[in-house]
Amino acid sequence: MDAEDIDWKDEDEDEGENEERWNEPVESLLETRNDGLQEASLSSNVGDDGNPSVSTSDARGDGMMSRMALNDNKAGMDGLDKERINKIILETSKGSRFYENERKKEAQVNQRIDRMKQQLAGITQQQKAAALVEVDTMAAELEASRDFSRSIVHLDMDAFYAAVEMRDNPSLKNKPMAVGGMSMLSTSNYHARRYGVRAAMPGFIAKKLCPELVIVPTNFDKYRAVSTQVREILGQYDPNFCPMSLDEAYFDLTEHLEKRKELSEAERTFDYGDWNSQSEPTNDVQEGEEKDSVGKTQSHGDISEQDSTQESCVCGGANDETLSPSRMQAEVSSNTSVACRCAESTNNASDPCHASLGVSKTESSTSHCAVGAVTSRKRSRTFGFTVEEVVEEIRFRIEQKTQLTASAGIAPNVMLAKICSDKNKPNGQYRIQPDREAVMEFIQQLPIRKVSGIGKVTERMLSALGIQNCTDLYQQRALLHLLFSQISSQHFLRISMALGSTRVERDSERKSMSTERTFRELHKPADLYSKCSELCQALAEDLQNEDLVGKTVTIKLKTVKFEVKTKACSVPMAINSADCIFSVAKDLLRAEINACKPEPLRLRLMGVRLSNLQSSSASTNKQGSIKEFFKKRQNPAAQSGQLPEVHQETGNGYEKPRSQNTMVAFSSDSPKKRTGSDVVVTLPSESEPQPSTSEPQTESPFSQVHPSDRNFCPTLGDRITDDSTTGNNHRRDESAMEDVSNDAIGTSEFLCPVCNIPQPCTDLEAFNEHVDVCLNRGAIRDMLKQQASEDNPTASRNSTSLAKGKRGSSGPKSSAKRRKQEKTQTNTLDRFFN
DNA sequence: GCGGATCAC
DNA sequence: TATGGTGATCCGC
Ligand SMILES: Nc1ccn([C@H]2C[C@H](O)[C@@H](COP(=O)(O)OP(=O)(O)OP(=O)(O)O)O2)c(=O)n1
Ligand SMILES: [Mg+2]
Ligand SMILES: [Mg+2]
Repeated sequence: MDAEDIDWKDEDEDEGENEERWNEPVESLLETRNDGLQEASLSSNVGDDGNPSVSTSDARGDGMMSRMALNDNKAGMDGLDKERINKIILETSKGSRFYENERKKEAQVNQRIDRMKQQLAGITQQQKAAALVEVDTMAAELEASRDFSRSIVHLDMDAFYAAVEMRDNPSLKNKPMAVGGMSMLSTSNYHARRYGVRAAMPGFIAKKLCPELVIVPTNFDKYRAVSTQVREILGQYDPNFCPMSLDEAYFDLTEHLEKRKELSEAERTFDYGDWNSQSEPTNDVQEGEEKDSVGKTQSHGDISEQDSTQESCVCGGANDETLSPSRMQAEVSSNTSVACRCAESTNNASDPCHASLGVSKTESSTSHCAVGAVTSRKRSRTFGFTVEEVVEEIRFRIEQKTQLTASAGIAPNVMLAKICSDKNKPNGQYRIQPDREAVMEFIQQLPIRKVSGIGKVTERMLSALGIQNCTDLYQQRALLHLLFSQISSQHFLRISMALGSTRVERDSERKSMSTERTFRELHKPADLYSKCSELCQALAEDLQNEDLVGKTVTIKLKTVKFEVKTKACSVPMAINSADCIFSVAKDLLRAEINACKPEPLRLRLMGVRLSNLQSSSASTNKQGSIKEFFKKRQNPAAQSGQLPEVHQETGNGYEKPRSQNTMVAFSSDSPKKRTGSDVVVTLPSESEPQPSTSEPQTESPFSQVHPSDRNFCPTLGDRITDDSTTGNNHRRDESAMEDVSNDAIGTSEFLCPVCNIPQPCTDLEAFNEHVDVCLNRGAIRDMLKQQASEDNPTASRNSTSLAKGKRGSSGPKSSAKRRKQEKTQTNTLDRFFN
């Protein structure tokens, strides 16, 4: 219905001129920004209303949705022929259910942008001036807190899965290859990226882009093993390093750099790996085309020119003499040449095939070194005392240990370090000097999309305001303050000021655990329940492995049309057994099946998540009553005993969540103490096996009482929806629940679907009565609510909403507390199943 | 607390 | 033929 008026984004417009330009020094300086007068610059592109007017839609209308277009925001993807690639993607996708759903989502984003622009039109210069004062106050505070004292590093393995596969099958090295399957790719090597083949792209599309592409399946065990090897190294430099995935981590070298002053030369010397001995020079070890054995490092004539700067060659050479007689010892290692990278940092866009293949001007020097290596070979390298050298050392050790290369970024904060690690990727590193000028110069022309946390949608929204780079972002700070929530505008402000977290925070406790699977269409209720049961069993296993229990069960459904819907239901006590989880999940599922009757619920994916987690061991285990309670809910429907299969191609689902890395020496735990009195349910599965031929027997209190449970699960019925003040309020109920469970030990219980409190019931009638009371309470509450809203018509200012993933502020983890209280006009998207 | 969306990897 | 899985955060109810 709404899919007609789609705005097409101009993707190709500025392509080709964007690449890597952001790194070049620019003459205009940011330090003039804080003089408070730079608003004048805004006047250059303002309309009568004083606000920027930028069109969102594509004047050329060449038909590429931004959502469908190639996402080239990735290392090794500069200078591609995007027009051709997007055409192939489009032609291959057009007409598919996936494509149609993407169109729908695109239309929604366009609506959001339109709403934002409407708000924009209503903003007066006066408002903006006031906002500017406010925002500049904030900016001043932020400026005062600027901190250059930390040496933060972000390290990221190059083409990780693909590199592992190439290492173990050298015949792949000179071919474009990807890891995954015809349905989905996990990643690709740099050779394949030249064709536009990248992670999260379906294999069959990748094959159209690059018919010679070799696709190999995943081996998660290997990736995990490599990850462990890498983490073992990182832990020696910062015991509090923070892994963000199997292939990357943040860490802080500040302390290590202090301690390092005391280290002997031997302690700064590391052997080449056995694999790297005589026969093969490092050069061709790594992935064939991307070997670029000459590490791409900045050439800084000005850095510690002494022994240290010389990085590999000199530095290594210095102690070579001690360790290895050969003076010339041709730096075989990848990190050898010092000054190579800077000259080539600006890629030659005209020749994409060579641009990122590492076949660069440095090549000559490399081969030169390699030649020397043949005659006399080094057994080890010694590293100096600067940050750069430490990071070189880490990357060297990683490569010698795993035969895989990594790239790294060094900066005074996490946000910048992350961007830097991509800059000289693959097999390179980049440092931003820890002073304001260097940092500001780095940031000013930086496209906002490079910043972690700014994704496709945010990029489009900001683009609609004429914001492309960080300079724009700063100049429009007043507007952003008016249009976005406090947390978002402050986030933007921090980015534009090149500020980020200066601490790498330890992994926080997990907040949820989930499992989901894509499958060929299922629509028969028995199959759906069976799948649900499998998922619950798998989830329960994972939960028990980590000794976790939780109170909120959420199911996720994706229809064959790719529409996603989630349904949640919280129960008063923490659970983690398959039976308990399933008893809740199946009711949620049943309601959805019923809701779209008489049409079948046609799904391509189902998921189950448990949140509101607590540690099982920390909680009081009151099995008795809870067990009884859940026996009532328990349903034998699907005792298929099967676990969901992992995704055949990406192998996802096999990489089970693991307890966090073992390297952490000790973290003075100040974990928030959980409510130690919560009840844990550990229900021994004593359920009778049952053929999963049909809908589960409705043994749960829900259906015992009300055959049409649609109206009674608190999360399903709209009319009795939760209200934070009363009905479904957990906080309040927790204490009550404890009382109930304590008092009710040994008695039979039903869970009231309205208040969610287990009711000790001797008979069904009493329970029904209780439910009626709750229902009335709910009705009254709704009435009061309605009345209140009539009395007090929404005096809320409109604000553009921006749902963000990941970090709200800057650090690897953050918790922003305050939220803006303004609301957007209600927009209900209840198009599901319609 | 719930549901939708965005984001990263 | 064919478009993933896990976890987190934010917004508006
Ligand atoms: N959408 C994605 C992105 C990544 N990955 C996996 C495969 C990658 O190898 C690994 C690391 O992700 P990166 O973003 O670091 O990508 P690569 O390491 O593959 O390439 P590079 O870091 O060189 O750009 O995570 C995935 O499964 N799905
Ligand atoms: Mg990587
Ligand atoms: Mg990564």
